[in-house]
Amino acid sequence: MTDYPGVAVTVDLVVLTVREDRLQALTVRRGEEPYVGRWALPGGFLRPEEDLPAAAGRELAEETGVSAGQVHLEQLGSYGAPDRDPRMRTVTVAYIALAADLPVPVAGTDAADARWQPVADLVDRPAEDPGSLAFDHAAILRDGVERARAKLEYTPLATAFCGREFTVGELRHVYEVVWDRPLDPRNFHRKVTGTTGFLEATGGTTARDGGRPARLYRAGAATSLHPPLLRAPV
Amino acid sequence: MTDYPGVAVTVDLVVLTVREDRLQALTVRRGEEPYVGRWALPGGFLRPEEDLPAAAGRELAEETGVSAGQVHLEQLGSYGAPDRDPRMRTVTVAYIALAADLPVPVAGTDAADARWQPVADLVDRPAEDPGSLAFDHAAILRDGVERARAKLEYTPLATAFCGREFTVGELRHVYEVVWDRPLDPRNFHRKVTGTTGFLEATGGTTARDGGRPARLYRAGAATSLHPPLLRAPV
DNA sequence: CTAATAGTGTCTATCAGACAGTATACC
DNA sequence: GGTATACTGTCTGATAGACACTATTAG
Repeated sequence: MTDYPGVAVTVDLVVLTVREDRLQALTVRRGEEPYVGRWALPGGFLRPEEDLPAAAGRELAEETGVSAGQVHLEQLGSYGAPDRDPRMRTVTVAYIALAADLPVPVAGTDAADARWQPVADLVDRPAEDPGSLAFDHAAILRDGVERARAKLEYTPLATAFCGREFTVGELRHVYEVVWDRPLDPRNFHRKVTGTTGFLEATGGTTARDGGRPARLYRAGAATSLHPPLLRAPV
Repeated sequence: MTDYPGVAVTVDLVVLTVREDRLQALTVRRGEEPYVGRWALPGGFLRPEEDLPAAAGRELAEETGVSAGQVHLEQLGSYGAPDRDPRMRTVTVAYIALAADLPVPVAGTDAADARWQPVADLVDRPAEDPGSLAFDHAAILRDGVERARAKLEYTPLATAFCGREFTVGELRHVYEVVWDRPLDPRNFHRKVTGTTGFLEATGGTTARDGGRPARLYRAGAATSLHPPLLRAPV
C-alpha cells in the first residue's frame, strides 16, 4: 500500500484570450520527443515542494511573462489515461487562464516557439494532422473552452478577457466571440449595467471604437451573476 | 526533465446521498497511520494501468458495493498541497458520486468501519476535533457539496439522488435537503413537469407518502436544464 | 451632411413567485 | 368527517427579446 509506483504529475494550461475577433489559445511547439515539432499546450512537471496552483502560476509566467495576478486562473480538471504519454505514466492537472490580449508570447524553456492559435483551428483536427495538438491536449482544450463559455453565463469572468478598463461594447465583443453568436447591443447594455456588482464605472470615457464616446468600467466586486446571462438555447 | 520524482496519486470520493432528511456523505474510519482512527473520505491509490474514472468507479464499488452505472460519478478536482499527507508527496483526484439511498455501507479493505454522516456535522469542525475528517478531506467535502448544490440548478442531476422511479414530491424533497431551503410544492411541480426532458412519466402511481397517489417518473433524457432552476438569491 | 457607436425607452410575451381551489388517498 | 399530499389554475410583478429613438463622436 505504501509502495505504489510513482506517477509523473504535470500541469498543463489552457490560456485563452480574445484576439482579432476570435477566441485563441496559447500553444507551444514541442522541442523534444515525443511529438517533437508538434504544437501542444504549455505546461511542465510539478516540482517537489510546489502546490498545484503555484505550479500553474509559474508555468503561466514562464510562457507569457505575466504574473498570476493579472489573469484569471482556475483548475479545469485532471487527465490520466495510462497511455496518454508514451514515455511514462503521467497524470496532468489542467488549468484554464483567461487573459486580456497579451504581448506576443515569449518562447519558454522547452518550447522552440510559442504562438496564439484560434481554438476553432485546433479543436477539430484529426490526430494524424501535424497541426493537431500533441498528447490529449485537443480534448483538454475542448473542455477548457466549454468551461469558459459556461462561466460567462453565471460569473462576471468575461471581464478577465478585457483590459483593466473597458467599455460595455468591448465586453459585449468578448461575449460574442466566446459564444460565437451576435448579441443585441441595447439589451446587453441594459443587462450588464443593471446587474449589481458586475461593472463599476470609472468616470472616464473613450472613443477608441469610433462613434459616441463610451463610459469606461472596471470589473466589479461580484463573483457570480444573479440572474445569469444565459446563452439562448440554440 | 525526464527524471522528476514520482508523486503518489490517489483518488478520493465524495459520495453524497439524501438520508433521513439530510444530505449525508460516506465516511470510512482509517485503520492505519496517519490519522489512524479518524474519519476520512473513501479512496485509494491509482493503480498502474488504470484510468482516473476507472479508479473512482473501482473505489466506489469497493466501499459501497454499487456499480458505477447506478450512480452519477464526476470529477470534482485535484488537491496537491505538498504537506497534505505527512508520509509522502501525494496528489489526489477527487470525484463526487450522487447516489440514491444505498444499503448500509460495507467495510472496505483499509477501513475499519464505514458510515454515512450528515455533511453539516463534518464540514465545520476544527482540525483538532477528533470527529473532523483526516487530511484535507473537509475542504474536499465542502467543494463537493457546493458542486452538487450548483449542479442541481442547471442539470437534472437531482434525479441521481432518487431511486429508479420517483414522484415529484420526492424530487422536491431532494432539492429542499440539498439546498437547505423550502420550495413551493405547486410552483416546483409546474416547473419540473414543464421542462422538457427532465422527467418521463412511467404511467404508474404510488401513495407511499400518504395523501393522493402521485404519478411516478423516471429521469428524462436531458443533460442540462433550460431554463435553469435557480436558488433564490438569499 | 453621413456613418458609427453609446445609451435610453417602450412594447409584448413569457416566467417566477404567491396562493386559491380541486382531486384522491388514509385515518 | 379530517388531514395529508397531488395536481391545476390564476393573478401579478419582473424580465428577456425586439426594436424605436436620441446622443455624441469622426470624417
